Amino acid sequence: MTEELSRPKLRREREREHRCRTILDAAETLFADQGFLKTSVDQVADAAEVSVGTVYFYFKNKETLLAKLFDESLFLLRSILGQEFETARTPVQGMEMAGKAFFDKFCTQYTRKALILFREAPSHGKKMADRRKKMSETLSTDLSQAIDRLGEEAGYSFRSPASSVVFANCILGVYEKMAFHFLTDDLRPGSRKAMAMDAVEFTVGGIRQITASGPHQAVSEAGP
Amino acid sequence: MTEELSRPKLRREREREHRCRTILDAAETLFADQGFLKTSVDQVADAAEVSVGTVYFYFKNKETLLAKLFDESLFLLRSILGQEFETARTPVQGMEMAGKAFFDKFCTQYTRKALILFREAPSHGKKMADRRKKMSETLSTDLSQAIDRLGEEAGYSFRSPASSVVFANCILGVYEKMAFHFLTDDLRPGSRKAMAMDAVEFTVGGIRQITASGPHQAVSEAGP
Amino acid sequence: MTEELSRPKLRREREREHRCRTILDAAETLFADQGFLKTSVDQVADAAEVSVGTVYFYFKNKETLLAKLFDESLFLLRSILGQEFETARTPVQGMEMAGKAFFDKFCTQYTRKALILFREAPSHGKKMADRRKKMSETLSTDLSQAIDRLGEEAGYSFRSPASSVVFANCILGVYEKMAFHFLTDDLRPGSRKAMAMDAVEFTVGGIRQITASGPHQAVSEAGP
Amino acid sequence: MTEELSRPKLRREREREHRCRTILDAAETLFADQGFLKTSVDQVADAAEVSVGTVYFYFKNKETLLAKLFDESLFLLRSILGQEFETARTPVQGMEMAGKAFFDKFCTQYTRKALILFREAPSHGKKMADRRKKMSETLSTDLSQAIDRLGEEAGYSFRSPASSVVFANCILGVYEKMAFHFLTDDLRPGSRKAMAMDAVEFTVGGIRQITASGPHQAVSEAGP
DNA sequence: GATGAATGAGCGTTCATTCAT
DNA sequence: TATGAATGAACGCTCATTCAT
Repeated sequence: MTEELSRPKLRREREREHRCRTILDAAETLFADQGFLKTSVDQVADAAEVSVGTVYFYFKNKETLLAKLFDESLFLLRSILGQEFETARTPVQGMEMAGKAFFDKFCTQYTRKALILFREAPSHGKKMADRRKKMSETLSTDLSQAIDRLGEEAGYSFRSPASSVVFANCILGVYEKMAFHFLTDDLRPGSRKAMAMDAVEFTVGGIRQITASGPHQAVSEAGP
Repeated sequence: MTEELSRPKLRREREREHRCRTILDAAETLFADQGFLKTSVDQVADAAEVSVGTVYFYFKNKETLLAKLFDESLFLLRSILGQEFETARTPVQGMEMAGKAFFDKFCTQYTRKALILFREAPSHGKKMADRRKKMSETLSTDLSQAIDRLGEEAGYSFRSPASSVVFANCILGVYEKMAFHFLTDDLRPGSRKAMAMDAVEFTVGGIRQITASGPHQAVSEAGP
Repeated sequence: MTEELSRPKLRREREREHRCRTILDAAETLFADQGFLKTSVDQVADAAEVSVGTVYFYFKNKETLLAKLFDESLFLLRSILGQEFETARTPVQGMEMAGKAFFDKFCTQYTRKALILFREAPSHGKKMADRRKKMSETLSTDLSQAIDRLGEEAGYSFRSPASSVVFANCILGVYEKMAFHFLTDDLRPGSRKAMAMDAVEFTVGGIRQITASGPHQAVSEAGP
Repeated sequence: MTEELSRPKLRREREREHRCRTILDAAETLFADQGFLKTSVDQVADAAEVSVGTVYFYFKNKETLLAKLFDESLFLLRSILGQEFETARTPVQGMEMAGKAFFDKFCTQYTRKALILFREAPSHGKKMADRRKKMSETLSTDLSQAIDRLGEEAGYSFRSPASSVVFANCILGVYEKMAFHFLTDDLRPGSRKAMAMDAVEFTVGGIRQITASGPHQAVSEAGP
């Protein structure tokens, strides 16, 4: 028994996905522009050129729509960051490159996705709170692994096994905050750039300092 | 002829303030518990055991209520942090003590105020967006001054005059994020403590590392 | 390929119009009975046996509802008056017949429409004030044309080109006032009839007298 | 037993009246400026520099306030018109002079009072409806007496005894309407003047024509 | 599958009026 | 008398969601 679908079914499937995409894209634009709360389902339907009913046929409710977009954005962000870490030769370099990619690629090229990830309030219902929590966890897990590796290389042992997760969250905090400024403030490209570099430097510095054994000593790679 | 108010007027004044407080307290609790948006003015009135009209007698509208609470929280936070910085003998020590006070005092003893400051969405109308922006600016200005002093002492010059503000914002990002976890996650006291310490260490580390390194070349390019 | 709509669409359209009418009729009755201000949208919805939401689905807001009714009433009135003028052989006869039709037809058969046109305050928001102004202008333009013709036939030239408009407004004033009495007072049919005739006579008389007199010196100064 | 009050009582009385006046004046200005509905009792109290309670101490409710002002305006208007009629040598001249005084004196010098009399909707509650009715009746009674006299002098007998009242109302209709334009439209002084003259001419003409026995003949005083 | 009219609970806000002081 | 804080019913309006077609 093959798993392949009959021709018309395939077409159906394709159309289905296309409709879904259209709606999601419309929602993404609107949510990013006006925020989730100020966007009505009618607006999404209008923008997607379908009826409200259709939106509800494909998505259980407005929140689900946001959740889907949230997941997509998160997936994209992880891809981008993951790629940087894979390319990098050291965990530190990975963090630097990922940090730069966060601003230069994610926030710059996928502004709408970034806005959905970082601007929407934590409290649009329980489902979104959970989602947001999960996002945090996912990203901080990713990051904490790099930090653990970094710590191992430096022969440093953390206060507790959870410490690396905490540090990961700290880094996320920095990025969330800076992303918000990056996306929201009206800045000159120059200061945007500078801001991004300073932020990256800060996070890397934070980790380096901690994993350095002696006080104020340069870490392995950055030695005199 | 003195300017002091007559006895009954004074009493009136006192009662007035008391009613104000009652309403603010009710609002604070509800906003912290359910969020600003999910709290209706009727609920606030009920909780304060007054009528809706009374709420509107004392506060122009719902947003103003939030704004007032926001300002109060911010004022308290600044007091707490300022005190620590003043007591401290060095900027670094100030940052450490302030960091600890942030978690142990502000987030722990004034949980509701912390929630209002750190959980409410940036966009509950323009007034709140501005308020939030101003909060960020206020705090980052406070902090950036400490950072500037720290940089001077270390004989370090930043990439740009704005850098210390960026770093200040990074630190705020860390604290906002960690505050959120601190307030929201269901943690054992132990890990709460550890989390706070790690976070403080991270921020201080970030600054130290930066001010300790050579003059602002991007770190990745400074490798051997 | 015809442009005609498919069968179900046509039915939809029909139902749509029907709902609209139902709501408008309910509103007309209520506005005429209790006045616009004392009628709530909920009442309109109840009377039309639909939900509030439905009212707002068809009409932008309460004011729009009134405006629609207003326009309809005005249109009907103009049709009735226009018909009389067209049938009449002379402008004077036109004015007489139109005057009679105003009371016997418009006020009598379309009482509610008359009430909406003549009883609602000039100031239920800017939109209605404008509408009312426009009504006055429309009707006085209609009338002033008849007066101009009448003046020409009588070989009379007015004090100013605007005079005929002023006279038209005078006539409107008479009719508005008398309509109010006609609709509001509790009169015997006999006195209603007499009242109408007297009013018509008055307006026609006013115009006649003016166009018959010598050239526009103020009357008091024209004494011997 | 004398009716004179003791000294302090007199003062009390004086102060009472003064307070009343202050409140009424404040209300008059506000009602004339913004309309009755858009003026809140608080605003009146503020403008009169008293408390809301005081307003309610002197006036049963908001409507009563309007009613009082209404009565005052009506009284003033009657005084003005009555004076003209008394001064005039013939009823026709009286009507002319009264008409002019209506525009040049009442509407021009007592604009606020005129606005209260002629702009406020007929439907601000039952009491005001009655009041308005009474105003109409009072004025039309005044006027109808002049018309009766005029008819007698001309040896004319009306369709019915009520006819003169109807004519009086017609005249009122003209004046109400024109007053509204006079007070509301943005006119040059010149057209204001012309408008007023045309309106007066119209009303006088209307009556003259009716009371003239033969068609188009000049009436006694206005003969060639 | 798709439509879009219908729903109705819920919201923020106003303001005439009352009444304890 | 005078105050002004307190009341609470009422209003216009929104919008996520449903469901007959």
